[in-house]
Amino acid sequence: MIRLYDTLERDKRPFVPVNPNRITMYVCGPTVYGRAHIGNARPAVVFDTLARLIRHEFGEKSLVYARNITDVDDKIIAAADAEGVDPSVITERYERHYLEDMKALGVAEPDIAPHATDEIQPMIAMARRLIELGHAYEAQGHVLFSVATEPEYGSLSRRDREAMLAGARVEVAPYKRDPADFVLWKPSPEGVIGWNSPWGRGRPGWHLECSTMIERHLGETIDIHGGGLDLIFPHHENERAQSRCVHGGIPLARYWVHNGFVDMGSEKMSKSLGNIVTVGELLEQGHRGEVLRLALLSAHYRQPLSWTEALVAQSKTLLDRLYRTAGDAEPGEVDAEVVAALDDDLNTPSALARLAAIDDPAALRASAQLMGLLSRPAEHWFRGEGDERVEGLILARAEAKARRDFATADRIREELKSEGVLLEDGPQGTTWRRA
RNA sequence: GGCCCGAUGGCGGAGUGGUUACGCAGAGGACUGCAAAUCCUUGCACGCCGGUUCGAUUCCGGCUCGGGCCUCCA
Repeated sequence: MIRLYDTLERDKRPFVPVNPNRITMYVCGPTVYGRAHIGNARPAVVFDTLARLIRHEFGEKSLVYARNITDVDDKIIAAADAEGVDPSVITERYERHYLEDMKALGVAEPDIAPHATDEIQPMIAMARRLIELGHAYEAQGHVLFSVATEPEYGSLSRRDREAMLAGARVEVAPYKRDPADFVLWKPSPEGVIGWNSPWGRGRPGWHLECSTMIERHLGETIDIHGGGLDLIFPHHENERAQSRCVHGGIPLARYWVHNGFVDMGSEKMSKSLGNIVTVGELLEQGHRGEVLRLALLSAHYRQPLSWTEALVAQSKTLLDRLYRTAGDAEPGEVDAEVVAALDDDLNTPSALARLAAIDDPAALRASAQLMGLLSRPAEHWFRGEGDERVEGLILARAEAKARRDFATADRIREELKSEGVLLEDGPQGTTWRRA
């Protein structure tokens, strides 16, 4: 029995899907205008792990997991203008990078990856329906959601009207009936990407994209809606308002699941603060994706995670140890305690602790794979591609050792060490691995 | 200012009303030509002040400190 912490109720409760044969999960994916940083990777890894757990508990085909690609957005437009290219050049480039980065982290592709630009007509239709139902209105080429028509507004983020207005730091657009109203559709001037609509040429607001894609691909009420903590307000609050109002007040999601941030020092990592480290950079530095994944799973998903060199190093050391234990064993039975830990609101640190205690190679491999770890044979993990020169030097060193010429033997070992190849003498002879 | 979260050993990080996981690093030992790996042993913590309780790190209140959201943000 999986238990999940639900942001709406601020409580952990048993996860009971509407239909156990078709469990639906939607996670807000990237806006593709730049390389993903390690903080962007956290939700992808966390919800990938949750997806693996759900499939383990309910069956391989029980889950429909959707993660969108936001490919219309003002930041994309700005990036395209800066390079003097069409926005599609930007979005295609960074979507490709995103998928490569996620693959390196062992994140399986979601079942559905809808693109906002493929869903413009349904978005227009949803905005129209909201107008017809009296929840939205047109003003100067914009379509705005009328917050006053949705009494539930604010309950996800626990904010009341007063609080939202008191904290407002942005200037209120004159065409808004209420300062809290948010945009469903906005006009695009000449030269800016746009689509024809009943309200003139324009483009959708961010929140409308997700509501529309969820309805089209997963249904009116989904089981799990995931994303980062920072999306609770305004993004998820707004999505929820739109969807509830279009669907006669039924819930958008039964469980709202939000991950904490990756911090740099004591601050949140974010592009606007400029303190980011991208997945691509980490990979180029020689850190393997699986190490990064383990690092991301080393704290509970709702806790902040401080990103440091030490964390990466420690994750590498532990992963090496797990690979040594697993060897080349095929996956066996999944360890019950690992499952129990993950069932408890995806307690990955606790599951990792249990993993470190398993000494049966087959059980370890199966249990680790449930978390997306230990995905390849140990042989491949430690050595990568074979290297005849290394084998030759090991042979030469063995001969030197046989004639007790330890100086030569040590010199060869040091030489290989300096290029990242570590030798280990055991009862069966010398083995080697890459650092 | 409003709302919300956190504070655990050298570091990372779970958890619990009463013998306080685990990982990394450290110390000692076994093994080894030396290393490495492995195994054994081992030291070190629950922000502060009250309260509840036989007993609190765990529950309650206050405080201090740190962080997040309130604007794009995973």
